[in-house]
Amino acid sequence: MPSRQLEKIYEPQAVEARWSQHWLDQGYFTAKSGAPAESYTIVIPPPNVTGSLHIGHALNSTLQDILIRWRRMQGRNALWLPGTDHAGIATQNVVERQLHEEGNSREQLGRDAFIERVWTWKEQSGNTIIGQLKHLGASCDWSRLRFTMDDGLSKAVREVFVRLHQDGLIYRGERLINWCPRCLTALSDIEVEHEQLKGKLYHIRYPLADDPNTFLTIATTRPETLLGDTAVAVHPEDPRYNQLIGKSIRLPLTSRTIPIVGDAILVDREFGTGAVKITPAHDFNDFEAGQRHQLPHLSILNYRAQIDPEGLEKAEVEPSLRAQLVELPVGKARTIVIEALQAQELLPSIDDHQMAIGKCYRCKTVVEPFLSPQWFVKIQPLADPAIKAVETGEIRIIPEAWSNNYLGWMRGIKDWCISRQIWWGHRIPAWYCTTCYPEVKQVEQGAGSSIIPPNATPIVGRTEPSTCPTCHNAEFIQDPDVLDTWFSSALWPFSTLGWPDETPDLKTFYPTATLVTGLDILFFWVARMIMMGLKFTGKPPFRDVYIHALVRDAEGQKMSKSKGNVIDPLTKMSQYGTDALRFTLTSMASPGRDIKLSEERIEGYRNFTNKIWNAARFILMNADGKTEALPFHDRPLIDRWILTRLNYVIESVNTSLENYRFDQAASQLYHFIWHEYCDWYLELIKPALLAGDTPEGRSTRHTLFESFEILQRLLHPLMPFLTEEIWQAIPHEGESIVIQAYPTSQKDWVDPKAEEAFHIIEQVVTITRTGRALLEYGPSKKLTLYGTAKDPNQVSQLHTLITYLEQLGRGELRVTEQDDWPTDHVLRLIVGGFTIGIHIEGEVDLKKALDRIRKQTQAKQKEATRLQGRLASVDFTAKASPDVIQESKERLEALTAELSLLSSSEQQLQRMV
RNA sequence: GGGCGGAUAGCUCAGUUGGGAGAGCAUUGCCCUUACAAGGCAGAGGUCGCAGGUUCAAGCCCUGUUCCGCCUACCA
Repeated sequence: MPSRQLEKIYEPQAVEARWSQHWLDQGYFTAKSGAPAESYTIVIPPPNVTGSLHIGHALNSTLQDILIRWRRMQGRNALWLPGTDHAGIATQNVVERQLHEEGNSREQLGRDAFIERVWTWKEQSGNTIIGQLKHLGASCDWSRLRFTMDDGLSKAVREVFVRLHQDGLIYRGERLINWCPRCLTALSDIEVEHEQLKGKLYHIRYPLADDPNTFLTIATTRPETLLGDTAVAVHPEDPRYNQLIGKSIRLPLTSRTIPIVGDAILVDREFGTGAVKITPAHDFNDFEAGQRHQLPHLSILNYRAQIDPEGLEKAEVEPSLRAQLVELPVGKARTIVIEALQAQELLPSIDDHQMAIGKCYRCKTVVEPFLSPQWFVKIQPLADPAIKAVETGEIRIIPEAWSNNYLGWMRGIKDWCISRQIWWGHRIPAWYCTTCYPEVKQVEQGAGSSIIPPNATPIVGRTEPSTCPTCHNAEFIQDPDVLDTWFSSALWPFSTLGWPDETPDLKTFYPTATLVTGLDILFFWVARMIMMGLKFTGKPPFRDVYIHALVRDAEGQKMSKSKGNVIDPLTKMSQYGTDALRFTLTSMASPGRDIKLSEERIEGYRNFTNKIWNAARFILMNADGKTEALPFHDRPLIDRWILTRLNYVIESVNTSLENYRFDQAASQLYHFIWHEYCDWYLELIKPALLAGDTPEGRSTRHTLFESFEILQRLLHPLMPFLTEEIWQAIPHEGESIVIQAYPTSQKDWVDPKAEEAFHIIEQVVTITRTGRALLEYGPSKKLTLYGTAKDPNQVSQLHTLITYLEQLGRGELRVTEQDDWPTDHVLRLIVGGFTIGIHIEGEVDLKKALDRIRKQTQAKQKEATRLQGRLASVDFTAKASPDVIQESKERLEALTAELSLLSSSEQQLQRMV
């Protein structure tokens, strides 16, 4: 057994680098396809290739790593599959920004060169985050690293698209969609972030066509879209207006006349004036109303959200106004329109109004409803089974409260717009015949998808078609759009394992066990994985979805670069050690609550790592002594006690992890290691260790090594580096802690009597120390102590525990049958039926001691009074359970005894003062 | 507008079938006791947001209410 000297303070840096590399070299994280053990799979939420590790990743990855390391140690065939996401819009924006800085643009480069540029950049810096995950200790199977745009995954994407199209679940059509005028692409509904802000509600007078001196006043938040109005609506049952239905309005600022229609869905009689303009091309509600009344669409904005000259013409806007408006951004156009209306006295009032506007989730630009041809997934048939899977509990969402969120969204789900007018991503596998649709040739000049007629028939397939089924031509142009990034992410749990091929990996590791993610991508990602997984594999992609908290800064603000409140996990890792950061995040991962991360907390757990480190040093100091493994029941009292406690912690940590209560597991380990193992056990065994080669010493030494080794294994998933370093230094069997068995509780390691005995030690030692503190006797001052109890059994217990009590009480203990100790010069204290006396010697500030005793007396008196009141209550004695009554009685009895002794101590001190 | 969560010690948070209010950090006093001063020991500190209700008993259950946060939504 080698004795090894450890440094006085734990220095994580070198340790982490060494083990990190070693684990990879040994291939401990590589899962084996077809291995006999039951598999346990987690697929990583693939971080963006553009990204670097932020604190949210650190939390997310730490929790996954804990689960994976724990299951691996339990003997499961554990696979944690890593990878990255191409993150269409986000990545394209990053590279475009680079180009911009070089005075270049993607349009100048052209599509192919631009995509090549993105790939180059991806190869160069795309794996930054992978390296950072390794630093964190993430035990991913790096040999299976995937990327959403690698060949295998791209094949899966095409396969899914083609099959959905065959099933009639993908269609192309012209719809009003959310459009980002900066990214120049369509967005899905959930890619729009809504923001509350103070806006204005404009009241505008529309003259009736047959009576220009009579006006119908409407209310709107977007006066500039008036130019695109194609009707005005009132409520059909509104007596103020319903006689106007069927008549016409002269649309201000234009030479057009538009109808007045009745619409009970669109119009809320209580709101505004009860009359509303209908602009089908610029508002989702109006679009639907337009369909109900067969109104034309009149788009007055171009794809950059500027006033479109062609639109102005079609809208028959007054020529003088046209010149002012052409190509103006929508905001400025509003000002002009308002001025024009005011000039004609058509704008009687402007009210303040709370409203929500939508912003692009990638670039925060205000999105516009925009009419354009797009690809959609018909979602209802996919959503129904996905709803059922969660309702039946086939998929569990943890914490369960989020299930309602999921179900609510799924039940109201709308078709998913999956086409994006960007270049970086999976190109839509649809082609158009250049003979049938000659205009599509312009696509190659970069004109984009708007060139393709909305009702053109695409040929969808896994590869480019050879001949057109209509005209037998063989020349095609592929649809220029790419798929929403989340389309490929939705396939992640099975595409990464080889689907659509029936690979051994797919058979071994699918369905996966647990998905660990944040709430922010429940709809973007989780819901869609469930739908796609059920549709294409017939199985739910995972059993459990664990949703963890969002990490905020110490003030509770969302961390963001612009706010400058980002806590960089890598900095903290090098400052305090990776294990300290991991443990901090783990301990704060309580369900349903955001994490406000503070530096002090990390520092506190850094101290914890050091505490464990020093316990290891202490243990290694004793590594040369002889050991003897005795059967549990023959071991010394304290050994039996600590093993009983250890057994309990093993059980509770396992249970906590089963229930995804990472916070509980962390606090159970923290409390046990620090406050039971170090504070009491290591202190209590010192006499036995120092006594040299005695039977007790040999057994204790054995228990010490054994329990500490188990503790390292128990802690390993939470603190992988520290535990490996210590485990390698202490007596152990095996080559690495990573692949050792996770501790399980043992039936025979339970001794309630040892726990009782320890409880006596704890009580007596604590009261002795309290006495010392009262008298201000420092721990190094040896004292004469007395001990007795009313019950003779308790007295004999004191006798058996005398060595422990002397060790921690730091004095010579005289146990007597009764309190026949000197009346003066002994301070008497009572606890749990025991009376403890401390001999008063030397100069002591008795007044101070007296004050503090009085304070204690007061507190106890208060409690006693309350208990007396309760026991005197007739209702209580009649209705409370016998156990509760008994407990109260015992507690009061003990309090009374303590109080009487305290008062005699008080009198005694009074005499001495 | 709807839904959800939170409000407990100076700060950050636990508190799982309703019965003596807890932890970490910070703080006070004593102590470098031979693993650890990034430590040890002993303390101080709370009308559990507010108001009602159920109960012998409420941080916990019910009703209402205030403030904060999140999700969601087509009041133009």
